Amino acid sequence: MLTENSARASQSKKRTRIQIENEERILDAALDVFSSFGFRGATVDQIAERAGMSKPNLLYYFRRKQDIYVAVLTRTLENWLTPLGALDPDGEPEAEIRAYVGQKLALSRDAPMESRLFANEVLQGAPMLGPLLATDLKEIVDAKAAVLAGWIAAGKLAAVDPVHLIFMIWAMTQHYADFDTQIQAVTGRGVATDAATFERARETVDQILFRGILPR
Amino acid sequence: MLTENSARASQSKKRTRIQIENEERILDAALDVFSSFGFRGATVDQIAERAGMSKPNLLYYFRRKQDIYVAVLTRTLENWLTPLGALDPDGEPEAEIRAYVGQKLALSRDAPMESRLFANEVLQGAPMLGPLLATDLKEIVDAKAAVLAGWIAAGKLAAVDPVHLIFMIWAMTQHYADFDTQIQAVTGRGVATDAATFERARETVDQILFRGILPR
DNA sequence: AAAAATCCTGACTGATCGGTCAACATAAGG
DNA sequence: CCTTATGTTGACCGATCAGTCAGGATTTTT
Repeated sequence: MLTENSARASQSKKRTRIQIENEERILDAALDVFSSFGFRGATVDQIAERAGMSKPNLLYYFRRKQDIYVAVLTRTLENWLTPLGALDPDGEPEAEIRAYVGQKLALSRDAPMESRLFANEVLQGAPMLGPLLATDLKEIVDAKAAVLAGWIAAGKLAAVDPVHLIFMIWAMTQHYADFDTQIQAVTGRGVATDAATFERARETVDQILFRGILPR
Repeated sequence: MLTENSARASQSKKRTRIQIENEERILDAALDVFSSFGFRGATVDQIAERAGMSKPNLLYYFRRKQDIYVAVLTRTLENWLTPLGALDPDGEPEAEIRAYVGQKLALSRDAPMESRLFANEVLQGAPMLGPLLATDLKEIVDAKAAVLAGWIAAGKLAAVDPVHLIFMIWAMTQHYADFDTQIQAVTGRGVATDAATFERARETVDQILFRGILPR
């Protein structure tokens, strides 16, 4: 976990009611703006306007633009990795993976901005959370890849590289959030707005993935 | 003089040897910078420095930053859609799709910057080539989806939504270019630098995809 | 209610960016 | 050769940006 980057909180005083409210409003606005334009493309004025406050006031809570960015990144990271952490080594492989894929797809529908925030960051070389990827992310991926390897060894899954399988699940599910613009341009409907499109996406992912990895 | 200057790159006046050379150097540099930082994050100075020329000289060839951007986008778009266009309705489904996936994966290895350029553009709502997606891209996707639908109707492919199948192929293959940073952080090796990682990626995509879509 | 701590803002600054311009340099064509 | 068209640059400009600051407003604490 990264350190708290709020100006106030870092001064080790108790957080007031107004601080809690405003910091949350700022982070919500920052998620919106950063996920749309990336770090360098976003402006503090944009975030301040969306948060409904003046720029100096925003900078009273987060002294630097970068502080807002890493705060919203770390706030989201936890929710983002939770589904993978929930993958139970003692569960049934098909049910466990199906649940995981379902949760990731639901996240692409319900929290596309979070997905695009990370996509922007990683796409540009992960300048901020690069170190975190090599430690925290690698750790959980290695752990869950070992679980998958166990299932493969037990003959409950087809012999696929476990790490790449995780990559493939990420690719298939997050694609519907990150490339929503493209999908809307081609199909006229997005996964976030149209329930039928979401259902079609879910069916396709399920069909390809589970016919691909379940033993025959 | 003014209009001639503004569209020097796109207009078909006789192009000098120096023009051809410099415009290519500029576009190469622009691909590098834009794919790393996105449109708003990139600076003209960066592109000029990477192209080995002064900023005013670069702006002599492309009067606006946006002109460089759309030029490099459109130059790449053709190469990017070529593999899908090569999908032959009269060929054997498995061989055709296998060739297409192989070409897309090779592009992720050999031309990751192009992939990231488009990913950045689409991720931020495709402000420049949005209209082009709804026309050209939709057209070719619809055409090739019809081919896939024909193969499904002939019982040569499992019943998957053809458009979403195309999305899945894009997601699985481009993931290795767009999220290379993340993959390197987790595995220590990237698909562009390490041949073994590329081979593992290819095997995984092949295995999941073709067990998933080929009739049993 | 008074004091103290917290919250908020208009006005500003220095840096950076996209883009211009006048003048100079080089190449092309006769 | 000389003339013309093309190529190149340092210096500059207005706009925008992140971040500062002094001081006033509001809330909390005593």
